[in-house]
Amino acid sequence: MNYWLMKSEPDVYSYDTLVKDGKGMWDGVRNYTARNNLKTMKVGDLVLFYHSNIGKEVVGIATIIKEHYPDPTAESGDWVVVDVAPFQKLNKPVSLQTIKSDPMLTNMLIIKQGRLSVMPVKKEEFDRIVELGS
DNA sequence: GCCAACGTTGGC
DNA sequence: GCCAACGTTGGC
Repeated sequence: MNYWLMKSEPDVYSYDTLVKDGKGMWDGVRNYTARNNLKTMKVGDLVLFYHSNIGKEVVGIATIIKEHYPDPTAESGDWVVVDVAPFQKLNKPVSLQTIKSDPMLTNMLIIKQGRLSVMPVKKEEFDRIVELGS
């Protein structure tokens, strides 16, 4: 079981939209590091769903329901998508500011590598976010 | 709207 | 293969 964090701008695709739809295809990734992370994901992995730009907070948890397959929105190149479903909405969102100020979370890639949209998260970090959001 | 960070592109 | 220029992301 692995843990991840994925970013989405909520006015493009929010966690609530994912809940409403029941499931979603995570398309549009055009970064090699993020793509390689998508390829590593397994069914059942848990994902922190982060709202970038608007909100700047982790709002819920999603789970992988289908492993990587070719991105139908890519005109060329080796790009992939995964399918995700909502798993658990956080009672209270965990803001970027909270993450930055929590001693247990200061090594998270979301702080160190601000532009990466799909990144691995350690189990301790995942558990800590869930704790802060409950 | 600005700008820092950083990934990508292209000339050499 | 190096590196300068450029483009994009995302926080502020």
